[in-house]
Amino acid sequence: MPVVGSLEELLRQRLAGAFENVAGVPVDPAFRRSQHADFQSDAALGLARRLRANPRDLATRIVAEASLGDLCDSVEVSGPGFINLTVSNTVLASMVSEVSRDDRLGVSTVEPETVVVDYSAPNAAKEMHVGHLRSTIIGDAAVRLLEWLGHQVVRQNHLGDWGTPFGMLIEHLLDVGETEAAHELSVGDLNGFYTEARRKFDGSADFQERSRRRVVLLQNGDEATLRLWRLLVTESKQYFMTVYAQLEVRLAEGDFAGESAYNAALAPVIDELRRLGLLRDSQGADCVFPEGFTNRAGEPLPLIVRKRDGGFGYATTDLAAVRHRVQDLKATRLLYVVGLPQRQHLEMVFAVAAEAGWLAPPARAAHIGFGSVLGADGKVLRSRAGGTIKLVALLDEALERAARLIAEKNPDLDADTRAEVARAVGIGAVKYADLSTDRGKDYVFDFARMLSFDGNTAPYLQYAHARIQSIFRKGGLTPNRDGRLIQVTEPAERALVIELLGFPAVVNEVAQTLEFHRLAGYLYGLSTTFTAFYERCPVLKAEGIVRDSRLVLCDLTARVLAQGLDLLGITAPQRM
RNA sequence: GCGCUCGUAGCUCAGUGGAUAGAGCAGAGGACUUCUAAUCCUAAGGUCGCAGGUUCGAAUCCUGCCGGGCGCACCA
Repeated sequence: MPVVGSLEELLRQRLAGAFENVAGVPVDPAFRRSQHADFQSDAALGLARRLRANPRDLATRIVAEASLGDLCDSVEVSGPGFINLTVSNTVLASMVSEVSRDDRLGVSTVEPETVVVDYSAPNAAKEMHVGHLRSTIIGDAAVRLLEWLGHQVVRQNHLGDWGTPFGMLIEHLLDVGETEAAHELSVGDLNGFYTEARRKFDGSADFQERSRRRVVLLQNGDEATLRLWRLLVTESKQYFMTVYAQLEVRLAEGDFAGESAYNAALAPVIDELRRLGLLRDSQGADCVFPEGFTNRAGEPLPLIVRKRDGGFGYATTDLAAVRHRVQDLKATRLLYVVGLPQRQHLEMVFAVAAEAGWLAPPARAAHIGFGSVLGADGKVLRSRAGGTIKLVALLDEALERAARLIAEKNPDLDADTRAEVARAVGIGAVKYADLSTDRGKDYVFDFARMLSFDGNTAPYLQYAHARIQSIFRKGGLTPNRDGRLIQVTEPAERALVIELLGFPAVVNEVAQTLEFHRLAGYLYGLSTTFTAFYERCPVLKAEGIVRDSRLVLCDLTARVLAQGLDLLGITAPQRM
């Protein structure tokens, strides 16, 4: 009996053995799903050139060498030298039976590694906007996936809680009064607070001067100033927690690791860089010039670690964070879920950290970058007034629209269920729209499309899941998960089984690449394949082993959908 | 100017050097006494920005060009 899980992996291994026997060296079988058969390998074509052999002859020899008879009904050489595999229904049935009794749906746990995920990173006393939305959603999915695979995941919410803007913000706080300021911040009017402070700063030389003096007091640890600063930060954190609760992400209070947390480490970072001989003075600033970066004049590009005025910049904080994460948190994989515009900056930080020896194998860092959220006009999403859009306003509208849809489509649901479903659908739609396209590209934000029940959307996947639950409700049945042998005969059944067996491969791939649209695409494919099965293969009306088999397939599909959606941070309701 | 990145159907997007480039939406035509029609089926829709090159084979790799976005010294 084959190992639980990857049918694809099993076939790949068998073929790889045959390739190696024929070629004399290891060959990647270039194995994949195909429209011409269940699976296809086209590696014989490439190999033929290297061996100066006829590709069809070579493929025929490989097929003869591979022992696939116990797995496949047919193994054919086709076209110029493709090897097409059709898996036997018996094997499909026994493999899917095995998976159906596995809590992990065929996905193995991994050798655990400590992974730091840096994501969300709002700024204290400043509203969260769509940029934070992407970072938060993608980061949360990364955390869920890596944790589910068995990794030790440390969440780091790099809150912007330090720097020159706080002089201005504290002075503004004093102007409006502590009580009033705390109220504004706790109800989430961060935009109002920040923009008013900004307006005064830009418009009044006197206010600017007060702000500058306040920054100095803050940096020198003046207790009265620190108290006011803490008030700003604490109230902001409270507000961010309400946003995270609405988003249903796993960020907790203890995950805030603000910039200020690294203050004490900044001077030592500089000292160490100096000791290592990496520091150079440039125009009065302390800089590191990592290998391979140039500015617009073609000169070496500096990472400024201490400004001319003696202050530290964000680069120093980022370096201190790398050091802390590797040395104190013992992480070997650092993930930065940060927008693509910061790519060069992060690459420079990683390069300097590597040159300083803070980031050495097996530890490594990766920028999990993402593009912008665009409006219907194809430009970066902005409010009518041209300002940034509040994240909560976006979520509120998604919830409202979802609630309206649910009320209209399924008026029979009681009020509590309806509210619950509206949450799952509304928030799920926003998250899924973000995670279902290539994160490296920009995407167009469109409520109507993301909330549609057709196409590659959260509601479509959730609906497929809810329909399955409905079958079990209607039949008064509980799923059977004893791994009993089932039967696979209909084309729609075998298509569904092949799809179900592909879950482990996509999960493992996404754990490496953090390209969640591949998981989303898989789940969408599973849903459409299931729906085809649902249309053609009656379940409750079937009898005997056919009915039992279909029930197992339904249950397994529902579990893979729910698990896959959960990895994306999305809830699959029992009914819709 | 240099660097990064994107350009695929009217629209929104997939596409790992392999056979005839795929979905969804919109538009056209069809299917509900049925396990949820919130669905499904059918047909239509493409010079894969342009031009070269590498290859048995290129949307995919390389070069150039055109067009969009972003970055390039003390904000984060």
